[in-house]
Amino acid sequence: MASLKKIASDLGVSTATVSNALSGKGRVSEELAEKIRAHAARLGYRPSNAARALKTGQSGILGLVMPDLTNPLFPRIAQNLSIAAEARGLGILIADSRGDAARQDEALAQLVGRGVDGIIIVPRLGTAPPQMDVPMAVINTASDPRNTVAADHLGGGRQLGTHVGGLGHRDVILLGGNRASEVQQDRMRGMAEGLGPKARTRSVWGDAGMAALPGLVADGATCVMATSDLLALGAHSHLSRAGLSVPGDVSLTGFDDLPLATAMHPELTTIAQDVETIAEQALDVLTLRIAGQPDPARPASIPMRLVLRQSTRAPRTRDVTAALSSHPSETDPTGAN
Amino acid sequence: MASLKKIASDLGVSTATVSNALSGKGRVSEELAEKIRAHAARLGYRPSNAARALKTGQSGILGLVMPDLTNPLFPRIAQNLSIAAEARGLGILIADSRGDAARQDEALAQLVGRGVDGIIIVPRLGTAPPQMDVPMAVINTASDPRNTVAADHLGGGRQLGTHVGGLGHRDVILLGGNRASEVQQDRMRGMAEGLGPKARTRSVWGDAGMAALPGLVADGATCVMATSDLLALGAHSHLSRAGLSVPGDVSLTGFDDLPLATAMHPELTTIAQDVETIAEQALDVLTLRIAGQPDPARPASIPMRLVLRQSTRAPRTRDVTAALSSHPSETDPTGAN
DNA sequence: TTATGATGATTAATCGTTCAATCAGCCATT
DNA sequence: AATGGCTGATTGAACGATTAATCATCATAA
Repeated sequence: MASLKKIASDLGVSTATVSNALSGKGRVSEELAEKIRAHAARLGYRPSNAARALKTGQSGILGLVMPDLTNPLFPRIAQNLSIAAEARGLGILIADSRGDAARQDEALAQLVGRGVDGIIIVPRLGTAPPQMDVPMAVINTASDPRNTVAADHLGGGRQLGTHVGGLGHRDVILLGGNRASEVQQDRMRGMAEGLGPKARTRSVWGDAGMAALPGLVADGATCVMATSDLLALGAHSHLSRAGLSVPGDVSLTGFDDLPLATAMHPELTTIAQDVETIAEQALDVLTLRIAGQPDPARPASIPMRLVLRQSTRAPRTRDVTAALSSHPSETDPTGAN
Repeated sequence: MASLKKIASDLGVSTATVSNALSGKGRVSEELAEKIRAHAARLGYRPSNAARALKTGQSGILGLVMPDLTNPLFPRIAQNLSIAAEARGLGILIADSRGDAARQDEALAQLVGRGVDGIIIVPRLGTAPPQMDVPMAVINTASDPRNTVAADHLGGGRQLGTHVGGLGHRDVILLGGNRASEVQQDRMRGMAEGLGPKARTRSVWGDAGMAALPGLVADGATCVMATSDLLALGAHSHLSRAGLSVPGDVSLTGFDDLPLATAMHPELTTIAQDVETIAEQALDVLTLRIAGQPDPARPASIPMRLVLRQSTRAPRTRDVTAALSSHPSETDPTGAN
C-alpha cells in the first residue's frame, strides 16, 4: 500500500510536504504540489483511515441504531442516511437493537467502543435512549422531547383526516398496531383532529381490533384509517372476508406509502414520509453537534405528502347489513377474538 | 479517555505489560494481571480501534453492499449479518449500490478506502462485481459462479412446484418481476421442475404479465406462482378485480415469506429463506478468507422452508367464464396493457 | 560455584498521518 | 551591512496499541 512516506521518499521530499500538498493546508509551491498529486494518483494512494483517526480523534464514521429492520420504513431511512452520509464523506456503521431496551443500550455501547463520531438512533418503542458522551441525533416523532428530526406524523394524520372528512365521512375507525408507539399515537391524534369535532372516531388496536372491524362497520362506520400500510392491508383482508368492498362500502387509508400500497387492489390512499429530507437534516444536525456547534433553528418536523389513490371515496349509500349477514362468522360486533 | 498509557502510569508499570495483561498474550503474573484488569474496568477502558487498526492492519470492520434496501428481503439479511458480525466482534459498514452497476463499483471502492477487512455483496441484477484486493463473499444464487452462499432458490421453487403439482394443478402460470434476475430465473426453473413434465407452464413478466393473468385463467390456468410475495399480492389484486377468487378459482403462491404474506387474505402459501444460516455461513467463509485460509467444503445452497397457508388448494371445478365475462375489461387474454 | 532456564516485566520501534515549531533562502528596508 | 518579513520546505513529536528483543531475578542443575 502506498503511504505518504513512500510518496515522499520517491520524490525526495518530506512526508509533511506531501501531506500539505495533498490536503492543501500548509505552504507548498504549486509546481511541487502538482508533482506530488500526480505521483499520488499514479500510485493509487489512499490515506489510511486508521492513522488519520488515531491522529485526529475523528473516525469519520457514524453509528446507526435501528429498532427493527423488518419494518419496511426503517431500511428506507437507512438507505437515505447512507446516501447523505456518503455525500459528506462519512461512513455508517449499523447496529440493530433487536429485542429489548437493554440490547439497544448494548448496541449503543458497542458503537461508542468502535469509535464512531456520532450516533443516529431510531429509538425502540417507548424507550428513552441513554445519554452518551458522543453526539446523538434522535429520529422519532415531534412529541418526543429528545427528538431531533422526524416526519410530522401529527400533521400527516391531520392531512389524511381532513381528506377523509372532506369526502363526507363522519364515523371513522382508527386502527393502530401498538399502543406503546408514540409515533402511532401522534398519527391517530392527527387523524382525529383532521376529521374535526363533528366526526365520531373510535380507536381499536392490534389483531383484536382488526377482527372487530366488520362489526363496527355494521354499527355505522364508513371509513377505516390505519396507522400503517401493513395494518391497512390486514384490515382490507378482514373487511373483504366479511363481504365488504373497499372503497364501495368502506373507505380505507394507510400510512407510509410502502411498495405494497400500489400492489394491493384498490391501490391504497396513504401518506408518505419525506425520508430524504429527514436523513439530510438528521445528518446536518449531527455534524453540527459533532463540531460542537449549537443546533440550527430548523423545523424539527418534516411535512408529509398525501398520496390519493383508489381506496377512499364518499361514504356508502347502500345498506350494508345484507352483505354482512351473509358472512355471519365475521360480524361479531364485540370484537372478541 | 482512558488509554493503556494512563493505566500503566497509574499502576507504575509499562504499557506493554498492560497490553499483555489485557490481551493475555505475553507473560504477566496472574496477580498483576488481575490488578490491571480491575483498574481498566474501573476506568471504563476501551481500546482505541484506530490505534489497533493502524498497528495490526486489521480494522475489524466488514463492508456490506446491497442493491436496493426497499426490497424487504435485503434488510433481513442485513440484520442477520449484523447480528452474526457482532458475535464475532466485527462491525458492519453499509454502502448501498443504488442505481446502476457503476455506483456499485463506487460503493465497493469507498468501502475499500475506508479500510474494511472484507466485503459482503449482494450483487445488483445481472452484474458481476469486480475483483478487488480485499476478500469478498457473494450472496446471490447457486447458479452464479462467483456465488459464495445463498438460499437454494432452485430447490425452493421445486418444493413449491411439487406442492402445487401434488394438489393436482396441471396448468400453471409462472409470474416474474424482472427477466434479468438470476434469482428469479432459478426460482422459476425450480417451479417448473417441481411441477413435472406433464404440467403446462407459461411464464409472464412484470406489469404486462400481471394484467394478462385473468385471460390466462380463462384459458385454463388454475394456479399462479409468483417469484416474490409482492408480485403475488399484485396478482391477487388483478385476479380479484376480474372476479376470480383465491384460492377458490385460482391458487396462488409467493416467495420469501414477507410480513405481508400473513397480512393479506387469504394468507399466502410461500417459501421462506433461512436468512440466519445464510448470514452465518457468509461470515464464516469471509473470515476464513480474510485469514488467508482455504474455503471450507460446505454446501453453498441453504435449503428453503415451505410455508403452507390458505392461498393454495386443489384446482377449481366450477366454470369460471361466467365470472370473468361480468368483468369484461379485465379479460384481455393478449395482456396488452 | 557457575552455567542454564524459566519467569516476569521493560525498552523501544513501528504503523501512517497531522501539525506546531523551526529553518534556510531570498528580497526589500533602513 | 544589519534587520525584518516572506515563502517554501523540513523536523520532530505526538496519537494509542502491538510486539520482538532485551533484561533482571531467582531457582535449579552441573
